[in-house]
Amino acid sequence: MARRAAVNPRKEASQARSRATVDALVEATARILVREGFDKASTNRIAEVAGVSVGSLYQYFPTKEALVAAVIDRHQQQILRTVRGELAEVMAEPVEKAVRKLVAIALKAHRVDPRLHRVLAEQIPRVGRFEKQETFSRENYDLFRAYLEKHRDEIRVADLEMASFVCVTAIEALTHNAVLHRSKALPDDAMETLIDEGTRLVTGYLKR
Amino acid sequence: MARRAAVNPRKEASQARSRATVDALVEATARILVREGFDKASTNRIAEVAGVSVGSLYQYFPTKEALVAAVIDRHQQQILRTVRGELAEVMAEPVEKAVRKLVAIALKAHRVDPRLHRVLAEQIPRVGRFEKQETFSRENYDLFRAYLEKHRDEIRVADLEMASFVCVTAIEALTHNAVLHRSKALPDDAMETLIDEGTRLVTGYLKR
DNA sequence: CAAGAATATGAGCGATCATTCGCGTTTGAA
DNA sequence: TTCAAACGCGAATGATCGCTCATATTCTTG
Repeated sequence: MARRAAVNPRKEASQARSRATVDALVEATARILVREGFDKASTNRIAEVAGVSVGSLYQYFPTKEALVAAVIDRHQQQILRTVRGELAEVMAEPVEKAVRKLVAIALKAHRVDPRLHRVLAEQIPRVGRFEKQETFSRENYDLFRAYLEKHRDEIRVADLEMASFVCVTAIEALTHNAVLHRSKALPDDAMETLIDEGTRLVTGYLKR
Repeated sequence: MARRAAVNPRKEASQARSRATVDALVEATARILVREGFDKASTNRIAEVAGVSVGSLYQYFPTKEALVAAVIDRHQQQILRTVRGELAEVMAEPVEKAVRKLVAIALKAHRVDPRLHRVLAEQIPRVGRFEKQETFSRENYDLFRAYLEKHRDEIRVADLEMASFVCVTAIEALTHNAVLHRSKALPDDAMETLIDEGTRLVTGYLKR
C-alpha cells in the first residue's frame, strides 16, 4: 500500500466525539490564520484555541501543514459549490449576459470569507499545496470551458483551452486584486463598475 | 530622529570591503531562496554561503526579513528599469501596436529571473513587504496611465484610473500565470500566441 | 457489566534559529 | 608610524516549536 502523503489525515475519526475534535482543530486553525497570522499558528497554539491537547491534534493531522491544507480544502470546496451552483443557471444565456453573471459570481466567491481567502492565498506557497491549487484552477477552467463549448458559434476564439485560460485568469485577477488589495478604494457601488469593466474586458475578447 | 524600520539597513557600508560583504549577503540570500527555498534561508546559512560570519550579517541587516527585502528591492528595481526603458519607445505608438509591445514587455520582465521572481512572489507575504509591493504596483499603473492619457482620443474608456487597473492587472496575471504556473505547457512558440491573445484582450477593451 | 478499542492528555525531548557580544583584524587619515 | 574607527568573527544564548509517548479517560460491543 502506498504511504499516505504527510498532508493527509493520520486516521479517520469514527466517533462523534473525535469528529468534533477534528472540526474544532480545523476551525481553530482558520481563526488563528485570520486573526493572528501564519506565524502564530503553532501546533500548541492551535490545540489550545481548539480546546484540545497537542496529542489529539497529532492523532488526526500528521503535520502542521496538513491542518492548513484542511482549511484550504474546506474553503475551496465552499467556493466551488458557489460557482457550480450559479454556473448551472448561466449555461443557457448568451455570452454578454453570461459573462456578466460570471464576473459577479467570481466577486461573490471572493467575498465568502475575504480575510481567510487572503491569508490562504498568501500562505499556500508555504504549505506546498500547489497541487491542490492546480486542481482547483483546472476545475474552474473546465467549468468555464464547458460554457464556451456550448456557445462556440457565438465566439471568435478557436482555441477554447487558451480562451478559458485567458478569461478565467483575467476575471480571477481582477476580482482578487479588487477585493484583497483595493477593498478600501472600492466601496460597494464601485463593485458595480468593476463588474461592468470586467464584463467588457472579457466579452470584447470573446464575441464575434 | 525617527527610528528606522527594522527592515532597513543597520548601517551604511562605507569601505569597499564592506560593500562587498553586503553584496555577497544579498546575493547569497537570492541564491538560497531559489535553490533551497525560504525555509532553508536561515541567517547562519546565508552567512555561510556568503562566506561571511553571522556577526557581519547583523552589522548591516537588523533582521532576516531585511535581507529578503533587499533581494526584493533589487529585483523590482531591475524590472522597473526594463519596463521604463521599453515603455519610452512605445509612448508614440497607436493603441494596437503599443499594447502588443506592452504585453511583450511584461513577458520579458517576468523572464528576467523567473525562478527568483516566483519565489519572491510567493514569499513576499512572509516578509510583510506589502507596502513595497503596493509602491511597485502603483508605479506600474502610473506608467501605463501616462500612456493612456497621451492617447485618450483613441480609447473609449472614461475613467483612466480604472482602465489602468483593469489592463495592468489583466496583463500581469496573464504573464504571471503563464510563466510561473504553465511554463511547461507553454513552449516558446506558444508565448507568441499568448502575446496575441493578451493583446486582443486589452485592445478590445480599450479601443473605440 | 467487562474489556478492548478509540480517544484524549500534556509534560518534555531534541532540534532549529535569530540574535548578541567580546574580541581580533584591517583600513585610512594624520 | 600610529591609532581610532570600521569591519569581521563565531561560539554561545535563549526562545520557540514540532512532535512523541506514557498514561488516563470514554466509548462500544457482546
